[in-house]
Amino acid sequence: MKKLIIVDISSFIFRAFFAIRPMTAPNGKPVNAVYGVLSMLLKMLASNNPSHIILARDTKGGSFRNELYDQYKANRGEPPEDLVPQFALINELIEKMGIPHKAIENYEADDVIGSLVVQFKDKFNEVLIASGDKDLMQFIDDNVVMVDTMKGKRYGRQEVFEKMGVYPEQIVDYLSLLGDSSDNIPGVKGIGAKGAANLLKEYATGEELLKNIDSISNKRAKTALEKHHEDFHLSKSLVKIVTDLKLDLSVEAMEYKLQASEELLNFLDELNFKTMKAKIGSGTSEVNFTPQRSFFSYDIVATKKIPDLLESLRLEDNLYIEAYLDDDDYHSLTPHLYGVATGKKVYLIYNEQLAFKDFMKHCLGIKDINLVALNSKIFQLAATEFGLESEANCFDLLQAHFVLDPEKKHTLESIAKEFLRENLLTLKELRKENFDDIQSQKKIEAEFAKRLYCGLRVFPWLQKNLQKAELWKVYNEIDLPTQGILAKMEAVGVEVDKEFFSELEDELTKTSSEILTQIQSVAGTDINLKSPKQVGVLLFETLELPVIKKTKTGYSTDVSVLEELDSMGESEIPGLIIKYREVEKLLSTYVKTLPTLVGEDKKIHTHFNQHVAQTGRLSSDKPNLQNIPIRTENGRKVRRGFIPSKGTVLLGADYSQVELRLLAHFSEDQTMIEAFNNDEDIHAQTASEIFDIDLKDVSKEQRSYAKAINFGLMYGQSSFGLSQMLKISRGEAKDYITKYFERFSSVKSYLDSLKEECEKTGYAKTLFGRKRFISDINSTNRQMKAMAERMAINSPIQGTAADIIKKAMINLDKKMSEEKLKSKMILQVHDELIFEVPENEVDIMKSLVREEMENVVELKVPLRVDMGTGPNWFELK
DNA sequence: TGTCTCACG
DNA sequence: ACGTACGTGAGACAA
Repeated sequence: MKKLIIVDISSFIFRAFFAIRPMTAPNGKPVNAVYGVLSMLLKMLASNNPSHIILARDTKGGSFRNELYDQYKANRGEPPEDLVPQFALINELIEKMGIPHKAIENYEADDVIGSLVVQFKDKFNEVLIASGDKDLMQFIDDNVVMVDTMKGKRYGRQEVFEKMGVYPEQIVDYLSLLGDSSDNIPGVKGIGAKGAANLLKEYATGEELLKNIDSISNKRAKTALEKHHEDFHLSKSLVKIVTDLKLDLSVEAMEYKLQASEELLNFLDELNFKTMKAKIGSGTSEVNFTPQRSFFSYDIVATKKIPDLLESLRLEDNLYIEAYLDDDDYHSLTPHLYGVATGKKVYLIYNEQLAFKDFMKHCLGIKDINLVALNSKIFQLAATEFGLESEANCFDLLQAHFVLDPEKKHTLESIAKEFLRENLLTLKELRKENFDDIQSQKKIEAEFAKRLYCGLRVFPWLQKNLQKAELWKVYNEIDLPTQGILAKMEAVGVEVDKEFFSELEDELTKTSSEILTQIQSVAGTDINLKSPKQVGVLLFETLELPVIKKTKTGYSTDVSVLEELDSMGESEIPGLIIKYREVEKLLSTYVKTLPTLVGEDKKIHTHFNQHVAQTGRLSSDKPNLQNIPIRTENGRKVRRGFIPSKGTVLLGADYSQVELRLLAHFSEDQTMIEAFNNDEDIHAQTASEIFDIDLKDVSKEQRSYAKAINFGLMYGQSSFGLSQMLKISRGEAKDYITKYFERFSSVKSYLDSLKEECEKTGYAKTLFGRKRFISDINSTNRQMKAMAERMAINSPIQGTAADIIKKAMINLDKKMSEEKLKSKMILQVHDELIFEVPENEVDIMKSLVREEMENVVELKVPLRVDMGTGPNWFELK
């Protein structure tokens, strides 16, 4: 639905000036008209929701009408003194809002508006003229309406007749008879509003009226016309609006969506428009909307019509496809219902009429079409299913929306609200309905069709905004191709040894109950150790141990507390609880749960999300395979349960110290760069620097301190945090940090520059341009500000590491298919990749993986990869 | 549903 | 005076 709104900005300005009480900017300049215009524009955008907009402006020098008639608008004095300086500000505002505008020398805004309407109305479903000028009513027809935003009125043909007594096509003659005192248009003296309307009821035009002047029954009107017919002609030439101006405009040039650009927000700051800034900045300038009902049509496709539909889809430019799934698991491509939105219509298809997979196969074969989905993984999954490559261009709405601003909520509902101001039912709500009841079924169909309709319309906005924000490359070259690879990884899955897990379960269950008996024999009471509340009571009330830390709701009983209690030696219990917790965690989260997720194929298929982690990292869920235990001996055993499928081995490849290497690269710290270039132990090297000793004299403890500092500083850790971590005094911790920054001064200045950069731009940026907006960076709340600063420091590092491994995955995937290898990438855990490799491909894969991972980007330090192969995830050597 | 705890990088 | 290290997902409890 294309909707153009043409704004008579001059009338906005004057009305705003008189309607808004005087107000001044911090520099003392009057700004009430600026405020009023902004508020009127926002309200207008909100209540009319146009897809296109253009402001028509007057030019300075007056128009050709002044030459026709020297009295034209002569009664208009100079604009008020307080308004004059605001014109320039309003122009600036319009520029910063990025609203297209047009003025043409020697013509008035009305002529520009008339030309716009006449020349463009066929290209839009609806054209709105935002003005209070009666003259412009002449253009109203079925698709053109006039809106008076101030009064909240809409004028169509009928409303014009009700107000003026004539229809739009007679407005020119009507005004020419009547005159207009505000523009100093004479009209025919002696004829008033009623008279003019009555005359035009009998005679269609003024000319006809004059031709038949003798037969006019009304005596007064007759004499008036005889006497002043010259004035009628003059008036008509003044009232008549020019419609054939050369506008030099395209439909695209008038496309518009309000953006909270930095420029705009800064400008609003200068004017001290705080609430306006907040509204625009938070994207809630739409809160006052009365949502517009939008109309579209949808068909539930009959089986016999399917071949025709498939054929017709070939002619489309863009298709939005969505499957109506019972849950969010897109792995199965067999929904009960699915649909496709085209530029003209939405089609709903039941799977029994045409299998979704086959539908997808057809669509993937269309050349040069844009296939849009919420989650583009469905395209890759279908392509893999049929062993083909997509001929179409795929687009991922959710991922695009994520790249634009990771912090937002990424659902079709929120995107439709943001860009179209459409309110969609959430899928969760919709799923409460079922197909058994005809009423409910109709509701599902209607609502689902609306989703599809929104999905398609939102696509060009996302595409355009990615380009505008210079995020297209990140989206198109990193995240979109990664989606395809993740789909494949998820589909392949990872094989699980159920028997192993069942044995491990027995072993751990035994251990757990032993510990439980032990604790109960000491504690003497029946207690649920899984309840932090009960554990708290036991430790701090029954046993009267000292309270170390508190939580919002009571005593803290986390490991650090238990360890401290344990080291005091007062009681066995804290140590036993630590052990019990560890075993129970392993049992409940991994050992008992994972086997239940294994399917017929003996495999687990996780979901890798790219639109969750704010830094651009992947996340994994249902189940999470990125947090399989490794740090403790017992926990690590879980990894034995992950095995390669028959005839293959597992290959693991992990980046060594990527984040620290990135810190060295970004900060250009010579000491660090050298250490990495010489392949030295970076933590030992750091220790030798801060403790001022020879590298060979660094003790184990000193190295671990240095390691903690290295990591902590990438997160912006304080001396307090470090002291907690290392169980040393705050003073000591502070000394270490001071010493560190003395020795690595460029790291200090780099970290400071990250904060400054973020304060200026409002976002943190990775090496490849991925942005993370951090709104609290300029917060006056110290806590929030501190938190924001830590994000500003960490995000570029963590985010760049995430970009790097994604790029490596893309390059590797390409190489692997070029070389026609049977090996498969199956897991990614932030800095490591796991593959399933046939025995005979181990050597080639090892060299290929190293090559692609280490050379994915050239930094000031080398990237290093450690690799190992083995019969399960535990033993990768 | 929110809170606590803990698994991973 | 206040809180104190970034980024995740999941299970269990308690209300």
